[in-house]
Amino acid sequence: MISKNKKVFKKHNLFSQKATRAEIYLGNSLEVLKGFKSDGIDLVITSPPYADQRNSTYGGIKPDHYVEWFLPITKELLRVLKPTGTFILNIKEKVVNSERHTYVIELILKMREQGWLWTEEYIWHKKNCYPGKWTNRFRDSWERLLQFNKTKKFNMYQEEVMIPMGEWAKVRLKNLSEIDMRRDNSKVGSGFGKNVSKWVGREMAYPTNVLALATETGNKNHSAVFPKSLPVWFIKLFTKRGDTVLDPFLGSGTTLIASLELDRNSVGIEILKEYYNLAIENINKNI
Amino acid sequence: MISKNKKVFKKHNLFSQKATRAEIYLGNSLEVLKGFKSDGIDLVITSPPYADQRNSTYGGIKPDHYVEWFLPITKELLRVLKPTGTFILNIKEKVVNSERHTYVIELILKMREQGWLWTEEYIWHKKNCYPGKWTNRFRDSWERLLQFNKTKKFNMYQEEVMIPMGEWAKVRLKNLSEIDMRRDNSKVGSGFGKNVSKWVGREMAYPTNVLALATETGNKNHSAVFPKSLPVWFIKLFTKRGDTVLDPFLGSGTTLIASLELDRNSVGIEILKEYYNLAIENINKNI
DNA sequence: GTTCCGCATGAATCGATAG
DNA sequence: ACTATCGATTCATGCGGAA
Repeated sequence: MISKNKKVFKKHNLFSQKATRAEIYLGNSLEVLKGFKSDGIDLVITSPPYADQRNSTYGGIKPDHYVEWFLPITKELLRVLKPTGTFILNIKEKVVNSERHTYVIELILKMREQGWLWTEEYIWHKKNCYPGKWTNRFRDSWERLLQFNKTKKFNMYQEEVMIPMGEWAKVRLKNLSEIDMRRDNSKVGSGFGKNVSKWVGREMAYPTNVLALATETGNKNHSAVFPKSLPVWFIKLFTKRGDTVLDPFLGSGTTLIASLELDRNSVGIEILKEYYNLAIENINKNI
Repeated sequence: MISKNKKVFKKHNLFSQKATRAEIYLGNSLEVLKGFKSDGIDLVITSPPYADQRNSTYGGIKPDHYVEWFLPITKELLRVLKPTGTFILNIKEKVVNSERHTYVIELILKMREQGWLWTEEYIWHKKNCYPGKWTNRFRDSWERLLQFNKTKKFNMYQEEVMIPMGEWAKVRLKNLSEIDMRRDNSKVGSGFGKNVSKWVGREMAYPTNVLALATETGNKNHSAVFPKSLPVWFIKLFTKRGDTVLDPFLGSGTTLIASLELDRNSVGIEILKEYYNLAIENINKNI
């Protein structure tokens, strides 16, 4: 049953006749997802409770029950995702009785049994992590960004997220030696000219699976689950304009704002009226 | 049965009458460990051969058999570790059929069944990771440093690895380019640096659980799997002078060299004669 | 004695080809 | 169908020799 409470935003795009569409559902993720058609979503990106410390507001799912609570939802996400789509899950295990809890790694194993492929694990290195001091551990400054896929042939637009090369390249490419040419030549053979030009003009490199993202300094009122640069990066990487992005735990609406900015259609689900209203407010400010 | 092949080094210490002792065993880890007494080791730190990765030098354990191969060894490590001791395991899953293999997370679950506590997971961010380009993933620039303990009351000397505050700001003043600022993670959080003297007088802060440092590619033929600064950091953090450090997969001897430098006793086990000899050579050079 | 610059190499992965 | 081998691809670091 799809939630009756749905809010739709439209943004006219400069690049085409079509408008980009953003929908927010107020309701339970599992129930709302059951009303969605299969194979319609290009990217799911979300930060469910526990990764973002909102557990108390969500009814407090205990760590020991986390996997059984989440698995029905991932099953629906697998259904609504296109075969070429990707699921990015931002999550981190809490400390329970001085140990890292195992619900995240158990979830990975169970999701593979559901049919998900565990393609990769990205690291989000948080520069300004939560301050504090404990006797048996340091501050936690990273979170997991688990990448799951439905098939091995998923869409990935790597050139959209390239980064500037390191300082060494400037020195290196300043004066190309003939040895460089010789080396490239020996490797490629016929494609001599192409290969040299490829390196001469090179200013960008592909990133790695450790994300160094700018930190959010703006809003002090509410803490966004993740900085906008995080969904922006993955939306650029795994979707093109006109594709559809889903966040089943929308929170303050960061994923939808990022989607609108990048001319992607988007769908968000939020169970709490308070966050639902906040998301609407934030989107109206940013549209 | 303890291996008959044992080499012992001694280093006279300035701080006490006692000499620091380093032993290397040539033999199979499991067999050699069985000859060790219980509760004698303060820190185990090691980087076992990753599944199928170094099959030219080691046996080449298949990913699907990795857990069953490793579990008997972790059982012995649990026995020889002191109740106040710590086990640091450097490991990373390899890609099999376009997916991250699950042997690491399965190992964590099985080790907990053996009685280990999974206290923490540190991230080693490798600044110079292996190059390459693929259609479905980026370069892998991080590895896991899993912390296991025997009890909740383990020794931890946090103040030994403190780092200067404002290191990040200092880097900025060094006139680094905007590009490097964006690419580089905060230096605060790494806790690594060779010149400690210049930190004197600065306000100090505790590091985080993300360690950023480069691999050492310089050594020809036999390069160490991890840079010396890695065992140095953990030895400082989890042991005091006179304690005993164990590395059951010694390789080129980095752990023992670090231990000798820091006046900790140490034990190394290496199955390959070639690496055994290399470790002895390296220790003699550094003693 | 510094600084600069060339260069080899590193826990890699995919897809195609061969047995 | 399933495994084994091989070539192509790519980037940052520290070393050593030269200026």
